Amino acid sequence: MSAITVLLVDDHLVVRSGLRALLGTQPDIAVVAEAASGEEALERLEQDAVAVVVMDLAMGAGMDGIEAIQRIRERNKGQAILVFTTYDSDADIVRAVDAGAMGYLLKDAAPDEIFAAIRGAVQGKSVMSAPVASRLFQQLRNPDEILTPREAELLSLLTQGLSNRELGQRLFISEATVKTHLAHIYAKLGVETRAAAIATAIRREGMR
Amino acid sequence: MSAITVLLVDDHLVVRSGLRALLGTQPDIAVVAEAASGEEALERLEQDAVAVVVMDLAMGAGMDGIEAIQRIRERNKGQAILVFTTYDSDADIVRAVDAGAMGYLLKDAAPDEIFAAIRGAVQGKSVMSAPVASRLFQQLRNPDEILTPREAELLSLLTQGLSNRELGQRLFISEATVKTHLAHIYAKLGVETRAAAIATAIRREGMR
DNA sequence: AGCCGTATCAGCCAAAAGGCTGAGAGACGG
DNA sequence: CCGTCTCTCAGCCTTTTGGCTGATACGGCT
Repeated sequence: MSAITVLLVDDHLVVRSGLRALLGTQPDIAVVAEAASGEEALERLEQDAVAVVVMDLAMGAGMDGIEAIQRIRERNKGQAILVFTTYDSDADIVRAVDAGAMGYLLKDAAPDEIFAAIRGAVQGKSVMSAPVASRLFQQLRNPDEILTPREAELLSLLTQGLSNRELGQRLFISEATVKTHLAHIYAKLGVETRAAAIATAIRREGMR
Repeated sequence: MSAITVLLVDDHLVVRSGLRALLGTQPDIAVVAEAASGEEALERLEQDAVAVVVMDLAMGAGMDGIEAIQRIRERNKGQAILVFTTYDSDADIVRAVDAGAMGYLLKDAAPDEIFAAIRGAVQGKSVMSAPVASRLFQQLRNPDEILTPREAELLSLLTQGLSNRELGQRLFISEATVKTHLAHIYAKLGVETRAAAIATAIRREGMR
């Protein structure tokens, strides 16, 4: 039996080394390539195919992890991709899964969990860290709390600290409409003021 | 010549493995212990002394890195401690240096930079990643922009989304005083609204 | 055709936030 | 002792925000 080939994508050298060392303990898993950015990952995949791509989401400059996942899936629909990141923000999880990630692991996951996720990914199984899964579940269970595209757009600008007037100008809508959207956003986020909405959004939705 | 003994403190197994692998390439540096939390780090140091402690700041539950640094320095004033973390937020840097860190490295630092920092730390030299140093410099250059302790306390609560009234109740001061502090905070942060202040604080001051 | 979700807008009113000026009490260092 | 910093508070006025009610329009689904 041949080993499962893996491409590591992470802008931190130490994380790549650590993963490589960790995965090296498993005879059926072989790290055959590394990339420090989304762009580099695409190049590597052009050269040699791998069974699983293990990818960090936050990646300094350039293409972020989500975009990299989309690009990879555009070229190769069947490519198995595992997200391996520090954060478990709601938005990141949803976007990553949406983009085509097969699994979502946190960097403090146990080694066995990581091995299992890689082995599962090649078989098309979806593996999630427990806290990640529970967040996803919550999203699905509460469709009322999912923001509409327009609301999400507004919230994103809101976290830049804009006033209602500025929001209206940016989005080419009246201030009245801005207030309507905000009221809906507050209700969905379970807050009562814009300050709390911003705090919640930045912390929980990963809008950095 | 005996090697420089190192204790790694990081809650992520992969990061510890990666650092261990990286440092293992240097004959004069020896990782002799690891810890996954601040508490564990203190225990390890009780057992065996090391030349340098390499510590992450963000550490899941329990004691955070800053607190761990303070505790270690309480017990052993001379202990060399290097911060090795993902973020370069102004507040973290100042607090870490204040707590007694000898150096501050980012996780995407080049290997040579990391080696140099460890060798420098045992000699009492202070080594910083370039972006970190420039931030520190900016802090020192603009004393007008440093928040007073009370202002920082208020800002921290502000980022929780509290109203002026709530802030007053929490801090046992009148709403008028809250407004005075806020005006000063806005001026120092260079913003005009509480929304922008929250956005700035969370993003730039690392108040997550 | 009828319903629902989404996006748009208006007007009214109360509450909150922000700008401005002024001021007293302690602490700390020169 | 004096100046400076910090923290505290007050009053006044304007702007912004938030709550409420109601309305129009478009697209998709049944």
